[in-house]
Amino acid sequence: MIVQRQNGVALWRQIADRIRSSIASGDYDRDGRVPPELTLAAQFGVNRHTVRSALAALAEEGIVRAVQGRGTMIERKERLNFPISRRTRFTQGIGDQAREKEGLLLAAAEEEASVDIAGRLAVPVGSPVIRMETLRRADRRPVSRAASWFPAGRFGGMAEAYERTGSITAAFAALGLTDYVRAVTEVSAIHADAQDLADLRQSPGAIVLVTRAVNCDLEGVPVQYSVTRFPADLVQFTIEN
Amino acid sequence: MIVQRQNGVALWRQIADRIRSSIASGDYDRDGRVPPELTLAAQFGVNRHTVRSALAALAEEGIVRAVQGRGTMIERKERLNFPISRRTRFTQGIGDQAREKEGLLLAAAEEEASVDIAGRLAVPVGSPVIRMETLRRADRRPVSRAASWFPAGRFGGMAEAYERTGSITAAFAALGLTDYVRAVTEVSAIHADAQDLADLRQSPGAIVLVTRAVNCDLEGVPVQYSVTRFPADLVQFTIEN
DNA sequence: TAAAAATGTCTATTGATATAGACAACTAGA
DNA sequence: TCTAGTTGTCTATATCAATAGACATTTTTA
Repeated sequence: MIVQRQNGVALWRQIADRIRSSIASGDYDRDGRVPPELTLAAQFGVNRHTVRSALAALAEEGIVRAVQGRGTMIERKERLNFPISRRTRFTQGIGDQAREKEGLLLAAAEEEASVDIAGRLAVPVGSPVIRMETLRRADRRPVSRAASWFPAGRFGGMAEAYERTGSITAAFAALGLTDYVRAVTEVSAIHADAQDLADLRQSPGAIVLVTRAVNCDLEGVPVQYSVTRFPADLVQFTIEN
Repeated sequence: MIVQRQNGVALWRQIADRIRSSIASGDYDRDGRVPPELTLAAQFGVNRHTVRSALAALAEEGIVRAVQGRGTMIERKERLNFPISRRTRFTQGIGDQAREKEGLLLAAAEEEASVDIAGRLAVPVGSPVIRMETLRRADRRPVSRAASWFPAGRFGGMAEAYERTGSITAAFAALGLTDYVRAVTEVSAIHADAQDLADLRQSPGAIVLVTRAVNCDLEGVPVQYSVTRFPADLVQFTIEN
């Protein structure tokens, strides 16, 4: 196992990310604990103290818990899988991967469509759109932070409907749109920014997956454009065709 | 604009990533240069020397070039878009986004299918599979590093065919498979490791997008499983449904 | 009970990271 | 040609990151 030196990312941060990923992959499921510090130090080719810094960061995240004399126990391991398809539905997608699912409305406002938003929603630039900021949780852990735009003429009551139901699908249904399909999804990845840190409870330096998606009604008219951020250590996407 | 302190990622690295991303988004297209160092320092709330470290890293990557007295000029900006669909084809997907396209065979070997590989290809564990390591370039820049597995019985000559044609689609055709479809694609993101650094010419600390994909013939029988790594600063995916 | 194995804590040292300030060198425009 | 704006270079200082070693404390095992 190799870590990179002097590249602007501290060794303890790289090692913490690798161990977190190993835990998520189930590499340590056999004994439910991480290998001893000296073993990890040898594996990564670093000093034991550097490994300790990495484990301290993971303990801070609540992923491991060190017990003197025994070892460093795994407290939590999870990775959610999001199917992306023509019929992508967030709440259904999580399915039984989490017991408790929540959708919170953080903010809502009517604004004029920018060039970007207008293009995505196929409406004139400057026409009224509803902007909604939402946060989704699975088992109390934030799993996505989304900004969504809807044509205001057709979905003026979107914010209230979402707040009541906690689900986009249910809110659409309440406004008379019983079915819709995912037209396009763009996926990219960036480093977490300060906002992600707060909203997604991300560990600093972590990676965020970003999707830009357009949903359309069955006539192919765009009904929603959304930019959603997911913590990459917790989430992956599956595109089924 | 906010940068995070004491999170294991050096400020100059965060700032370099942000500026690279701004360049890719076209934020500085107006005058073809990055804002002055003192302006950037004020924007990010850091010392000018820290911004200089970030710009030096970008200059090392060949993205900007500083000229004393004039400013820091943008040398190169690019981002490739990969469509992912039922008919995903790598070489076609790039289309005219690059003038020059290459596919290199780095290594090939016959091996026994592991549990993971066997499951993906729907073959018995331990049955012979062809493993191929390939590197793809667009305009001389590495854009993906893939490990692919094929059932050995059906596609024994895959490595030779790929080496000859530089394309999976063409190699399949040469072996009698004229059409195939993408069954499933998983997308995740991790930090670049040392291998990525070398193979994808990635800047240290950068992000790598990872896809795990299965292609099937028209009867739905898996013909290829591949794990592909893309530099996230250069590549994004579009899922069209 | 003793030994082995594991984490916890302390000191010390070196190099990387970040800030601060001063001034030199170069470019472009008035 | 002068000046404002910009990058280049230098010194100095403080903190973070990483290594190294020693020893304490706790748990498990022989």
